[in-house]
Amino acid sequence: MNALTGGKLKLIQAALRLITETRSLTSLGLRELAREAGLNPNTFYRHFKSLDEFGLQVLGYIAEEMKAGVRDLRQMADSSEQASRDTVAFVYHYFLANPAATTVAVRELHGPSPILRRALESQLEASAREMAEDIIERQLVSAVPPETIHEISRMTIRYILFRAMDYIEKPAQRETIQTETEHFINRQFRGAMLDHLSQTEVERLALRQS
Amino acid sequence: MNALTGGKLKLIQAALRLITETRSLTSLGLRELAREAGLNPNTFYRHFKSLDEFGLQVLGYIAEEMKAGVRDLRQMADSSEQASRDTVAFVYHYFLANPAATTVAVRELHGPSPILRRALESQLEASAREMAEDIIERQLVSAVPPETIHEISRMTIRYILFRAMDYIEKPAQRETIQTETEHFINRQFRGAMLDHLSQTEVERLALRQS
DNA sequence: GCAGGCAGTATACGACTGTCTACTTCCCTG
DNA sequence: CAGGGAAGTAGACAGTCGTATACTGCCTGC
Repeated sequence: MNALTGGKLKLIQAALRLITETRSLTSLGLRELAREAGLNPNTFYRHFKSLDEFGLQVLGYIAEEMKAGVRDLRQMADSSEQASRDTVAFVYHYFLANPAATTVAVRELHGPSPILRRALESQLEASAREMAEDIIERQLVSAVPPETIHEISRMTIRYILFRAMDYIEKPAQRETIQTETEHFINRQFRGAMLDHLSQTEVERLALRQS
Repeated sequence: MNALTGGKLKLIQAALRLITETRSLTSLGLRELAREAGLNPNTFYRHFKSLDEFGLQVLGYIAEEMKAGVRDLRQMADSSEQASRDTVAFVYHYFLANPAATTVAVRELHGPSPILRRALESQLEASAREMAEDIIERQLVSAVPPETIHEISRMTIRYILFRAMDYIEKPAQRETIQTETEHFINRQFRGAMLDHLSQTEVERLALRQS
């Protein structure tokens, strides 16, 4: 069942450990990995054909981790009224608990390897789709057309991922990041509700109840 | 006046050339640079003390480039009514014309070197502040408090930068990216105009003129 | 109980890296 | 015209890298 034998897992975890500090997945060396994992350099070849394949496997590994996190998230969100606030809090908490996976994702999303970039993009795309369908299903913002919800979901996923790095590294800013993310989401959806109105009409509405 | 002597400039431009393909600034080697620049490896030491210092100088170089671009932008925007649309088009056009600088910025913003990250962050912060003050000065969205405008400006600058990579790499998606960016900006500001309203009030407003 | 495959090790090779010292070439200035 | 400093070159150093081949131990199926 568990497809990861000892050495393989050790190497992947070594990679995550190294990346958390000051490295990037693409820049890791085979020997460096083995050293960190406490293994002989050649053991690497027993499990991976090349460093590219290794990178993909690491991505797959953290994708599994993330999926587990998302499952928990959906269970929790179902029992909540103010979905955006709780969801944001939960997601950042999750990132904080998995700094290595988060760092890898952020760093390689725009990193030098096209292969990893594509893999990560489709991963994010899947998460965004899941988020959008969840919102649609639960009719959280019924006044916005489905396509727009998908669009905003994609933006939100990306936005959260970028802020996640700061969230991990700068404890003092965590509250700020959290509330700014809530603002981000709420404003996106509220703004989208007014997509069909002209600039002047929106301004008129905004001033009415100030 | 021009502080860049021949060799120094050659090395920096070599770096930009290499990065555009599949490299990252942090991962460049001294000899690799010299080879690409057609110089002896040791010439590097005549101009830079270390690779870190080199990275900072490259950042400074592209910051100069970007500042020139922003100057042009402000001149142009002053003569325009529909500011967001034209501005977005201009900015992406600019990124397209400077792919190397753009790639460096995106890649190192979350890259492995903390020094470069900090440098880039303050650079972005400055751009965001400039953008926000421009918006306030010209009273483009007078119904939103200044602090919120700054917040949205920061988000927008980051969002555009991220999308810039796709914009450069995927010509087929350029129109989509451009319109999505406009949506992003408009929704943020429109949503912010309704910050003081409750969820149900917003929904009532949204439905009125559908 | 033994054969075969799998995980891990040892050693070695060539290529590449950053850095050092010593040398040459060129331009600018007095 | 002479001299000095800056730019660039040459060669060598120790270290690291990825890779290949050959080896040892262990577990499993027959």
